[in-house]
Amino acid sequence: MKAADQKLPITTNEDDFSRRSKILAAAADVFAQQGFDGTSFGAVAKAADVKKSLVQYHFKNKDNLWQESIHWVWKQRDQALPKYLQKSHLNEDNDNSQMVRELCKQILQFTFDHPQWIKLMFQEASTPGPRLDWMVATFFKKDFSDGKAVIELAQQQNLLPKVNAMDLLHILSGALIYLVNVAPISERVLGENPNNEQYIDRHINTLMCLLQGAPQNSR
Amino acid sequence: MKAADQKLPITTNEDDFSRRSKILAAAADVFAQQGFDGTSFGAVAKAADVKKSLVQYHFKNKDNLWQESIHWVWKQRDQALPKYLQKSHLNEDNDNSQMVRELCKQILQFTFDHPQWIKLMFQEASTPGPRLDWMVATFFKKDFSDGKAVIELAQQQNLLPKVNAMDLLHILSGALIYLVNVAPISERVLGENPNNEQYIDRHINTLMCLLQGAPQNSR
DNA sequence: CAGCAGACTATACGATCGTATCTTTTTATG
DNA sequence: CATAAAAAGATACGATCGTATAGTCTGCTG
Repeated sequence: MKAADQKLPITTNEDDFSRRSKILAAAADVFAQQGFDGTSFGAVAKAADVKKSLVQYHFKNKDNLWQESIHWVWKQRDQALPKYLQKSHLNEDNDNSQMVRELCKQILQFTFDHPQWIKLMFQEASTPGPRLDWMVATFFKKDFSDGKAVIELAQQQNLLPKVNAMDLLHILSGALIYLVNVAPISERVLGENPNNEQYIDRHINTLMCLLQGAPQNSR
Repeated sequence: MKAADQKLPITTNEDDFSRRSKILAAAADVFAQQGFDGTSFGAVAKAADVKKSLVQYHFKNKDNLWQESIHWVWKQRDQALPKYLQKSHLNEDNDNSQMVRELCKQILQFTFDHPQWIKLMFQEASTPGPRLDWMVATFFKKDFSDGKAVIELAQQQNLLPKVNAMDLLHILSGALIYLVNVAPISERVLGENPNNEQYIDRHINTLMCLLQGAPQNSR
């Protein structure tokens, strides 16, 4: 029996079209929208258009379903993010100022397009517990380290001011992600959904004015 | 019967020591920490050290308890905030730069000391529904308007760069509030709770470097 | 064909949830 | 004191939740 003969698991891949993956995608949606406590097996099953018992067959309990959903969301995130970062490198690669602008804009657009991991992160951060501890060990330590590295790289290339990297990371993240987090409120208060190119361009432009020593006009 | 004779409701005031207020305070805690779905009448009763049936006696259903809790939290917020803003006016009132720094620092400290309204806000913003609509109509429209007014006032006094006021409000709010929101994560990743004066001073200092045309040093 | 493992389904159990109803205790006032 | 309202407590009901278990269907392999 040759080694190549052994049965291929067909599609044990992550994002195949099996019902298990369908459930994962649905569960990620429901968890992100309804929170952990607001999510039930029945709701996930209905969202995935499968029977409740099938959900429990693939995931032995609710915590397991949640963990697998988080893994799924982070994988989707890490697959999608590079595509956005590439865009910012394609356009006008010689102007440093424009490069930072494009980078921030793409990150903001990415966050609008992939809000799940942000919601899941803040859900757990607002109610610290075992699930947050797990996320910290599994994802956030690496995320923090990666984010800091990106900031420091940009600082070496004189793209960003050379202030404390972790503070700058949190300030920039806040300036961008906060907009996404309050978007549902802004939409209802201002009557305009911030997730459109005009709003994003203006917001990024304002942020750039602050970042690069402020021409202090361009209202 | 003189008009002054009619019975005073004794202490129908908001923050009296009646059991109703005790329940409100407990409910605000539990709602902010566990979310709407994660909060039960029994948990609130236990937190307030009263019987479950008493909670239901004072608040006819869960939505009513939640609304009253939100009102209570916002009232506490609006009573506390001015005290923080006063502090920033007492110290070194002649230097504009120092004034903005003190203002931001006090707002950040206020947010650390009163995280409930932030948590409740983002909880509902991440799962838009009837409760968010109610909050928008009851609080956020006014909050947005007040916040924008503060920014514009600071701009008129040349305390802040004259960029789009609403964008600046969201950028500054993000730079400050994001720090509080991710604080539980930062604490676990960095091993240091950001809610201390050193961390806050450094963070504010970094933010000031960006705001005022970046001396771009002071690491 | 026999058989077996994996995928899927049906059903049930105990716990808890939000709510409703009823009784008891406390308080205020004539 | 009498009494009525308010405050507080006891109990129960239907629904839903997470979980457990037993059964059915399908496709492969010996």
